[in-house]
Amino acid sequence: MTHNNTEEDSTKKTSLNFIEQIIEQNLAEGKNESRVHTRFPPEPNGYLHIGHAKSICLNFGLAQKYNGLCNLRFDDTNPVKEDVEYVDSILEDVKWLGFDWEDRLYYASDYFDQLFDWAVKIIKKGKAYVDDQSAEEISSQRGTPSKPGMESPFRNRSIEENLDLFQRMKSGEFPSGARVLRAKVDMASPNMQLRDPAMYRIKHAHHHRTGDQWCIYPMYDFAHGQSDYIEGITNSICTLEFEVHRPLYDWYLDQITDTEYRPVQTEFARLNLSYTIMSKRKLLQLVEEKHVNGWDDPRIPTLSGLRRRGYTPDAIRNFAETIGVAKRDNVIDVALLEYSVKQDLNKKANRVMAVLDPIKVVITNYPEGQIEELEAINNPEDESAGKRRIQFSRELYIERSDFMEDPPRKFFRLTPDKEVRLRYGYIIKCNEVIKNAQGEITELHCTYDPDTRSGSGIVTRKVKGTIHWLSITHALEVEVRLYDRLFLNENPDNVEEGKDFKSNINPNSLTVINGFVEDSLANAEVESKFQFERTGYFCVDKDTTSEKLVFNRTVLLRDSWAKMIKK
RNA sequence: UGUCUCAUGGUGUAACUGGCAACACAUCUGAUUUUGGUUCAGAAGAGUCUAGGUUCGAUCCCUAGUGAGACAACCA
Repeated sequence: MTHNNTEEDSTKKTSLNFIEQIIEQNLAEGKNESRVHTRFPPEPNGYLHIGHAKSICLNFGLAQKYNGLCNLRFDDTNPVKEDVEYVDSILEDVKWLGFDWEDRLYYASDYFDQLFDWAVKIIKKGKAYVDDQSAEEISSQRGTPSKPGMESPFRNRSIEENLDLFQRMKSGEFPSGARVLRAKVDMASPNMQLRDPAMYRIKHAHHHRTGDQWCIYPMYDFAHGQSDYIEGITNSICTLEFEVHRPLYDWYLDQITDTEYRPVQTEFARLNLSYTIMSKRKLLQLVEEKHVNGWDDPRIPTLSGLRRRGYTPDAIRNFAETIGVAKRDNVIDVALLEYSVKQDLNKKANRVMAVLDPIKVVITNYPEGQIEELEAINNPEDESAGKRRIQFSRELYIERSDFMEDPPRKFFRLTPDKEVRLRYGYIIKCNEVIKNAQGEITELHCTYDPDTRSGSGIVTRKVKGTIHWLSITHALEVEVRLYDRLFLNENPDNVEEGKDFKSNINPNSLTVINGFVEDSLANAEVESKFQFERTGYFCVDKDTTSEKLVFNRTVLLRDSWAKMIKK
């Protein structure tokens, strides 16, 4: 496609996902005054996870793309499950991801008065009634998906009686659960959602925002569409499990309005990630049963966990962009998420040398007490990151895995009588392997070639391998937390009879070790990110104290050597 | 003997609304490299769930089947 078409180039014709197609069609038809107004509607009953990030990016992203607006609205209609702790964390996470709801922060609970009035309106139309039965009785009359339900004996109460009873429900005359207000739709509908769903239930519970003002609370279905309507939402985007609710969403709207403006509900497939779980309920279980250390444990896919793990907002937004939006069930390979961070951190994170599993090296021909400063590049992908100085001396640490006494073919690291380059330093040769009584290697005696210093301009010879190292006296001892996937199975819910997802928990998902880093990191700030050269990306954990730095391993670097020896 | 939704390489998403399938990840080669990183070049891998139909022509439209998912909280 190299011919003409400046027009096509300028319009940047990328393919649209199915929601964008719907929006563009609506726009073309002038529907809802050609506005695009979305919303992200979390219930404050848990922490946000990467699946929510998909929805956040979708909703805010669509608004941005089509010059519209996106609201943040808490769907707080169930006081017994909700809490301000969650509200706060959600606000923080959405902000952190990089989205701005400006002055449009709303709560469904702000609409309780309006919702109540609408309920009264529906009762007056004869389309809602108070049911005195218990939840069990109502449930027993509901039927099954393939068998119609039975009508409640209270279904045909007079409007006056319904009005009176509903008012008394509101004023607190009845105990929790004693009565419900039900929509009068169709007990024989093949769609279970339409079999006279509950609109209001009695809960004498303290609400995190309205306090004790109310003792009746609207159900999700009776609150969501109306909240959308109140806010002027044009596209109410939710996940697939609400598909069967759409007729009810529309039914309630039909009862309260006849305006031309209408919010439209569209469903997309939620995100699933291999080797992890996304269910709020299960996440809560992991936290409460202490299988992980809190909602921000770096092993779970909560946004606070990913943030602590070292993920960046950019990485997550790019990830959301890459996975796309569609209606079919999907399981995304975690490798794609990991690729997103690596791609982002490769450009942003400064390189640094760290030895996580040290073995001592003595450069026998290097003068005792001598210290040299070598120049190191902070980030080869970003010249503006500058350079730093690192100290070289007679006694060093190298990575234990960078030495082998009896190496396989193509092992380009240190071996007896062979040479490697110490990054930014000299070429060294191993002359002697010192072992303890158990036969474990405790020390390597090497010699260096003073003519091979990096940057000296003299290239006497090339060596195949370069390894990282640390001058022992200049190294900082730090704690390093190595994370592995939390679950052993690609699908954690895939378990034997009688067991649950927790039986798939990886017992080795966290390994805490002590390692060493350059002293240039002494004052590294919490959440700052680094690439430990040849190892992976790491970030400073909030558990860091003035005494000791703590690092989290975000992700390993691609390791083609590891791949090779696997075969 | 329910209703609704979905079905494209290993994974995910496309295919300008009918002109024989593209991109990303993963996999595998090779090159470059003072990170076995990055980057670059390349390869392999689907004939689009099945069977009919409409059409000159179907991933796309229609019908039937198959498979998967959702729905029976006073949860969202």
